[in-house]
Amino acid sequence: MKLPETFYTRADTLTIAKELLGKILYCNSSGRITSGIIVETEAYLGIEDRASHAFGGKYTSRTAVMYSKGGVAYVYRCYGIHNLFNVVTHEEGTPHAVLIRGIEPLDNTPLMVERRGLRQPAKNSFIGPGKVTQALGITLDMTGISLRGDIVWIEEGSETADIQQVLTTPRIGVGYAGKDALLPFRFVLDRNQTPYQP
DNA sequence: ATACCGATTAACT
DNA sequence: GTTAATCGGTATA
Repeated sequence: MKLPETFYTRADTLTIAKELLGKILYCNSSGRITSGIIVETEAYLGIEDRASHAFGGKYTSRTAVMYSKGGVAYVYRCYGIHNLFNVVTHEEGTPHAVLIRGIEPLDNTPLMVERRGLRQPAKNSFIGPGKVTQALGITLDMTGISLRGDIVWIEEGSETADIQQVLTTPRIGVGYAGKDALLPFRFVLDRNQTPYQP
């Protein structure tokens, strides 16, 4: 079952980021469906968060989708190379989002391995936000689409993440955010894998 | 119109 | 540990 809209429209984005761990992210790219268990997320808290694209209320063609009602995708290109996938949260007008930083491949793993250009997958092969979108086939034109549609969606996993398994750390790659770079907004599901370390 | 840069990754030394 | 790759978004003029 796809997660209901009420999962995404809640105000507590940190809780949503934690609860997304263990859930299953699907993408249907040209009829080819792949999926993975979400194992790493980061929360971005909108206008008060120096690490957020919407900091200070910045509203541009790129960030407009962040102001949508929770439950849509925010996909943008980073470093000219990678697509990064976020889940928009909170009510309309509040630009919160959760970045999906790592998955454990589930459905159609061979296709994901092929898209990643791997001879043999390693345990870190799907840990990293650019790797996630490459493996699942998530593209820039998917930004703004509903997560209750048939292109990209999230379902409840068979297992619910135990709070004991969740590691909390500062976010990766946000040094430009000053003191906000130290906030403990990154969540990792410890499934006996080595967490991604930059 | 032009310049700058990044919520990264892989391939180096 | 260091660095090249690569381009859409954003700011500045």
